[in-house]
Formats: sequence, C-alpha cells, structure tokens
Amino acid sequence: MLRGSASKLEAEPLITLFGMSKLKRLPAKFYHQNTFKLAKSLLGKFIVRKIGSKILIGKIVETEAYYGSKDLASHASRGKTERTKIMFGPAGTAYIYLIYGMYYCFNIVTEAKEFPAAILIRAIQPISGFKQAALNYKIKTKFNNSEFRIQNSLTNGPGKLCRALKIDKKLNGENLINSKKLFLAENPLKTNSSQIKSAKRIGVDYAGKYKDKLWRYYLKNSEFISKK
DNA sequence: CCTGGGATTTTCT
DNA sequence: GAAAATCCCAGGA
Repeated sequence: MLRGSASKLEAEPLITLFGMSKLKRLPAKFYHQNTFKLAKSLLGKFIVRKIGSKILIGKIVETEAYYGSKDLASHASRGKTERTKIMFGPAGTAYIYLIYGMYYCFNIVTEAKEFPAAILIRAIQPISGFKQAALNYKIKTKFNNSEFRIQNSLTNGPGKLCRALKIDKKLNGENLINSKKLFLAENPLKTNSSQIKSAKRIGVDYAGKYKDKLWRYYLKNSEFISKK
C-alpha cells in the first residue's frame, strides 16, 4: 500500500477522505470538559493549520495532561509567570513554548480561568498537505530515502509535529475557537475508548510522585505515536 | 536491543 | 548558572 504514488502524504480530496465537504471546527463547548476527559476526547480529532493558501491537516494520536499547580511536572507548579500566564487563561487557547532551546511544544489550555491546566499534543498522523514537510525532512536527515520511515517519523513527537506544522512562539495565545491559522476540527469517525491506552508521561522524571501519573493517552493501534 | 551525550536558548533561581 | 513537557546519532551488547 505504500508503493507507487499512493503515498500517505499525498493530499486526498477531503470529500473522499472524510465524507464531508467542509471541516467542522470544534466549538468552545468542546474545550469546557474536565482536562483528563478532554485529553482523551482529543484523540482522533484533526488539527488544522493554515499557512497562506496552504492547509495542513493531522489527526491527533497522542496527548498528555498537565493539571493544576500541584502537578510538579507542570510549568504552572511554580506559579504564574510571564511564560505560564497563558495556562491560567481561558480554555481553548494555544500555549506554545520553546523546549531545550530548539523545539516548540503545542498545548491546549483547559479548565476555568486561574486554574492552570493544559494538554500537550505529543503526536499526530499526517493526513493532508505534508508532502513539503516530508521533503524538507528528507533533506535534513540521512534516512536512505525510506518513504515509510519518513512518513512515520515526521510528526511522532511534540517537537517534531510543531516543526512540520510550522507552529512557533508567534502562535502562543492563539484562540483555537476563532483562529484562521490554527484550530481543531471534528472527525466524523468516532474514537472508541477501547482504542485508548493510558501511560506515564514522558520526560518528567523530576516530578516526584507526579512522574508516575498515567496522564498520557494514545491510540494503541496507531503507527504515529511517539512511544508505546 | 539499550545507554549516553550534544545541540541550542529561554526561563527561572 | 542550571535545567528544561526533545530529538538525533553514535557506540556497545
């Protein structure tokens, strides 16, 4: 199925892909769910990124919840600062920060104002518009031109998906409920809870008892997650 | 298969 | 000045 021109990264008409002619943006109400429920509800939904006349669409396959100021893994555990003030803002806002000096991470703010919480998008499945991103990636790496390896390596991590979607600090604070550049959309195919697996969050070994919380969620049959 | 280190810069102490 | 919600690659088993 990966042979010939039938690349997974080829844009298919949305009509044949989803059985719908228009992407249906997720409304404000969607974001007003408990953070953990929402982190699971996000699995299967689409991220839509518009850059000029180009459009990139990815399916969310892995998320991670950061909940409250007691969560030692959360940036908000040290209070409201210039960086973290977004997390204390309204649900449905993008929280984007630079990590390790080189990568951006994309989060969705949740919960009521003044309660700091967010969901990190850890991995997506490229659906449409990623051909150029794949070409860029091919140039930058030494993968012996293995299409399969590249397709599965383009967005399987929080830093990588931001690179592929061209998400950076300029989109910090973007309102996903009305933004034209970055928003989420419904997937007519419902995700069943039996497809979801919970796991420990990644890269938070410093977080005391919070390091073992099973606040990472992923679609267990997806080839596009960052880690099993 | 696994482990360890380097890249690179903002943020907070 | 140290650490960081990461990624990539080299080296050893």
